[in-house]
Amino acid sequence: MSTREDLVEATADLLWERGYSATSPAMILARSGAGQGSMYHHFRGKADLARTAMEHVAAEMTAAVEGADDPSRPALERVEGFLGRFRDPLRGCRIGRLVQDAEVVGDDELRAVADRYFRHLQGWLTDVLEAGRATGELRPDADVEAAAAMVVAVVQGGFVLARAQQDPAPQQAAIRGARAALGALRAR
Amino acid sequence: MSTREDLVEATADLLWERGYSATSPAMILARSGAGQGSMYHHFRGKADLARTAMEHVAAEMTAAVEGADDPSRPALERVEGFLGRFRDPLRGCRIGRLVQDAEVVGDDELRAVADRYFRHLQGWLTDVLEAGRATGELRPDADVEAAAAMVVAVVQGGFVLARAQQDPAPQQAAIRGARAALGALRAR
DNA sequence: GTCTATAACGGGATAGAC
DNA sequence: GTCTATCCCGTTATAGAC
Repeated sequence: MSTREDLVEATADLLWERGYSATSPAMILARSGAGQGSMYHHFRGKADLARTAMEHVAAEMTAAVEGADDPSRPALERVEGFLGRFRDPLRGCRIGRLVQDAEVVGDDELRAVADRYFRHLQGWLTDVLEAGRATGELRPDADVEAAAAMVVAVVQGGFVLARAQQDPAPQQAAIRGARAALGALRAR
Repeated sequence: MSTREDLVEATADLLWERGYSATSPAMILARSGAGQGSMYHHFRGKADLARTAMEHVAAEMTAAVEGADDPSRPALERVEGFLGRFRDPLRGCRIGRLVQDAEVVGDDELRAVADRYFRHLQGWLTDVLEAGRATGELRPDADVEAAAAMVVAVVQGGFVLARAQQDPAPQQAAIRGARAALGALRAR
């Protein structure tokens, strides 16, 4: 792997573990094995490197979600497939974690990565539910955009609760609650 | 107001605006008007002051939620009252914001404040829903703990989406989705 | 109790040799 | 492209006068 890729990988890991503000260039260099100069040769600075790492991670996560999906299944099963994906509640979402960081939200380029990631995810879930409505699986009056936002928010909020309590249970409970709640959308 | 109270107020505001790591003692001093020495006279250091401010805020928020509640109303109305409370989506939750900060989660005393706050809130919502189940308003087989966790998670996750997109809409949509979903608990 | 001065440290970035 | 040495700044905490 190239030095450049080593730097991006090390940064992605550290952003997940420690967030943006708490990650220093020195830590990135130590973990990647690269020297001071290499980092400033390949990137303009910490923010540029972090943006690259965030884009890498967001693309990976989006591909994983959509790759595991089977569009021939019923819509509610596909959404439950998303809710049931393996997550590590105590570590948090690799993207969602970062948007509570003032430095990330204050930098338009960094925030834009998170913005695009969540917009895409919400749009994908909305499309899945909309397809279910079109086939008559879901009620014709179902508010699919609200349901999609609810699903993403439950996962993100579950991470918050799990981190606060240092316990995966609250995220699992929240997801269980969301799954039960989605039944309200089903046509009868 | 005493110097000590000025320090706590200024810290509470800064924690909300900037989070824990990004808030420096110097900022607290500038905003409160106190001098360097006063802070270290009243508190052992930054962490001690932040813990005091967090406890102050958590108590205030808990009192506001429970003070606005009317236990004589139906359970779903009471929960919807919580969901519909005024929030400032772009600023985030004054407690939930902080648990993505590695320094907060790494300090047992700071994390414990957030832990207690969310446990109390989930417990309160669980009790409200449990009361609704006891009166026959809700289905006898309703999973009230999961529903309570879902409600808190939707609000917290809504803050994450709103901050990522710099737009209150996704939190409002998620809350709308949760409200619609709670209908699934109603006895028919 | 409150103030100013300053210490000790680490963060982020640059310079310039190789 | 990569390295080491170095700079400047802000953060947290302490010292000691008032």
